[in-house]
Amino acid sequence: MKPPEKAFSEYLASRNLKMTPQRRLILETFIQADGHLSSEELYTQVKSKDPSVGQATVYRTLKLFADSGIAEAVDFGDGLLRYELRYGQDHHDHLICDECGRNIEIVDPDIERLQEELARRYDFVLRRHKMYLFGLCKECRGKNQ
Amino acid sequence: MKPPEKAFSEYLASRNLKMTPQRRLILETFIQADGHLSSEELYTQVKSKDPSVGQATVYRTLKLFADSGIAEAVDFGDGLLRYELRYGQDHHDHLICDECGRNIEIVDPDIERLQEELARRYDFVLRRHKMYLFGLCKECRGKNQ
DNA sequence: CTCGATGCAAACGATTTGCAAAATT
DNA sequence: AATTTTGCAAATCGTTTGCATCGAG
Repeated sequence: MKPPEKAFSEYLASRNLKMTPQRRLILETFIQADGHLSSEELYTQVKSKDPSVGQATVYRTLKLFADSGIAEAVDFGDGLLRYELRYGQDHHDHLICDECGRNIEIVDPDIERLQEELARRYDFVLRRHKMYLFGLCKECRGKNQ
Repeated sequence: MKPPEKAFSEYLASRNLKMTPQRRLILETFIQADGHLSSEELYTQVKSKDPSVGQATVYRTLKLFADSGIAEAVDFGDGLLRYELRYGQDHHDHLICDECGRNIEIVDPDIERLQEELARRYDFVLRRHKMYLFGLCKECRGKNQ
């Protein structure tokens, strides 16, 4: 599958949008950090590499990433909008540690199948879903005993 | 199980908090509307009954409902905080129509069981989860054909 | 009477937008 | 050269908070 850099440039080209140093830097930083960064975390990291970059540019660029399909906005319900790189088309859900914030991407075909069944039972056609599992990971259970 | 009015008064009494006409009105309106109201929707409905009630009071009271356990905050990711009455302890997930906003509360023990399994596989102890299924209900599929 | 509760308006925090200047094609 | 992009600051939006006043117990 296409590397995000390439997919993004192609998207820009196809829309008469421009590749700028800021966009390059933001994408590079975003890829390096490859977790689930909030806009502000990314802004902080970007600013440490180039302090002249503005907050609004980071927000605008993340939105562009989402439009281009290389990233996806995810909402953990903590008031921050996060983005994650989309590698290909694979959908996934999240297993999140309440304590350390560790975030594991999961896919469970059995659950997805049951979701479809459930929707059918209520005569819904499913378009998408969000599933977040919150708990404590092994390490964090150890810490607080 | 205890009716919400009673549970709420008891909670107030136990904490030296006071039952006021505003709180009574807000709870009554909330119960009547018994869907998944956002703070502002509830505010609008309350204000139509008593225009002197302030926005802040509604926010504060909803938070109280959540603290007292008679309501729960749910976040559909649309930027609004919603609250729903908790009848007893039953947990449930949501099946939401993208078109008309219809919201069906669902519980599927099979899915819950698979979630537990999944968590165990990654050595997590699960504390809670959020699952939202989005799609189109029968009626809305009819409309736009 | 004593605190807690209220309404108002100002404050908030994350995100968005208007605008004039700067940079890409 | 034309048009998009940028950085800045001001604007938004939902929600929260400070404060003086009001009211429940």
